[in-house]
Amino acid sequence: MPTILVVDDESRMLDLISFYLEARGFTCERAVSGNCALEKMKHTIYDIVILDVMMPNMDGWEVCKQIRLFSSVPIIMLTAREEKKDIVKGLQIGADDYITKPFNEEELVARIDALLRRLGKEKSISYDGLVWEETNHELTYQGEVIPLTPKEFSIIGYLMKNPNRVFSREQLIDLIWGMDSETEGRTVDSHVRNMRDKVRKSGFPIDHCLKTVWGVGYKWIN
Amino acid sequence: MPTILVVDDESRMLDLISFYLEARGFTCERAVSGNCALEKMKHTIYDIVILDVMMPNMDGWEVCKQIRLFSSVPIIMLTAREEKKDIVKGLQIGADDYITKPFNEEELVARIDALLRRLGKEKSISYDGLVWEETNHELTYQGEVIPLTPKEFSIIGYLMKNPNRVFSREQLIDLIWGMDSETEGRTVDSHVRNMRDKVRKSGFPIDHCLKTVWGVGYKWIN
DNA sequence: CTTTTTTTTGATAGATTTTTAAAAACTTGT
DNA sequence: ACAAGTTTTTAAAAATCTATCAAAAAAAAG
Repeated sequence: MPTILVVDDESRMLDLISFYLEARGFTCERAVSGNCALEKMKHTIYDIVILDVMMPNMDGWEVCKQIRLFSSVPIIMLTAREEKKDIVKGLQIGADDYITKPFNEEELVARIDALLRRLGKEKSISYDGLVWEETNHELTYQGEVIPLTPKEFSIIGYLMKNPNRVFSREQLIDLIWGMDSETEGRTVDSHVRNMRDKVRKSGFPIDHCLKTVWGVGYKWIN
Repeated sequence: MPTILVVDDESRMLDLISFYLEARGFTCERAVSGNCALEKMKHTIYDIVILDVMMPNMDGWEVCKQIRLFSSVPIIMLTAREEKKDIVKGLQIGADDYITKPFNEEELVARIDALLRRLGKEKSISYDGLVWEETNHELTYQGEVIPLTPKEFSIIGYLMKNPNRVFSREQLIDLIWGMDSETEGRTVDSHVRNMRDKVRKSGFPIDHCLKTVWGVGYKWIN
């Protein structure tokens, strides 16, 4: 589940944003100042940082600059003014997107979803009745649950979220098992096989979608 | 250098955007309608698509949806209205960013730079409808896949990525097989032959492009 | 602690690709 | 036109890769 760091000096705003985001299943951490945010980022990896521009001591621009010295985490700036000059400044400094106040829940969530999508970290993805959902850890076809093991679920998730892209066995191991895993590539084959069987039995034509790329790996095609 | 597809029915707007972008070193292609854009995307890989929302026949939303069926290219929407509802709609459909008219040169370039920065470099190359893509591990001609073996795919990749440069058989072996390979040069010939056959069968005039340099090796000419 | 489920491993058959080697065809320079 | 050198073609052997299966090992659940 994506974790989001929200940085704002007003606690009312922190509450509001956290409320919206946690309702959507995101995990939120709060920072009441730029220094506080930078300190937190030394210890934790966040998926997205939401950064208010107007803050005492260190403003949002400065925090953004500082973050970019050591991290490429996606940053969304929160700005009160609707001025193009500010937008350009933010983008040049290294922000990825910005939201102008006042904003509503829909806009906030849409921007975060768009950013996560671009990074390949969606919470759910569906294709022709086949639905993959991170939150309940379930794959369903036409409403029917296809029971998968954790590894199987992760593999099909990465493939579905990145259609047309080939993943080598080693890439999948790095992504799912972790960089320091000793697991060998052939293990992936077994999981793919078992997963294919289970999905096929559900009636979904997985053989049209999940392709073996000889000598390279596996990919999902739409 | 990144190539950008600009889609707008007004030629004045096409001129303006192209002028700004080309001054910054980007290469621009123009499309005067959604259909025109979709057609172009079958033949060429673009780094970014800029899409006007207000167009006759097929509007920007629809074009965006269509593109998302087969490509994850970053899309920037051009919208006249500054309405949050439109922004949310665009992001939900699969756009990555949007710009409201009127916009200035700085804003346009800042947004494109931000998107490219976040994206990293795309590993693909296209020439006259022949598209080579690393991430998909696919070579296509006018949208049709040309099935290649791994070695064949690598060879044509190196040649296409370095037009006009001659590669000796030994160079190709070093690059593809690895420095310590014992494979002999004649093996390359076999792969080139098989690859030529497959590409020729697709209809692409490969004999005009992939040339044998007698006594030296092979090269791709534009 | 026992049972159940998941993950990993190893062995093998089948499919595909890669390599080799020799003959044929083609270039080049004289 | 000829000879020497190089590339292309061809076909078969060798090597590599994938799918499959069963069984062992590990992890999770009861």
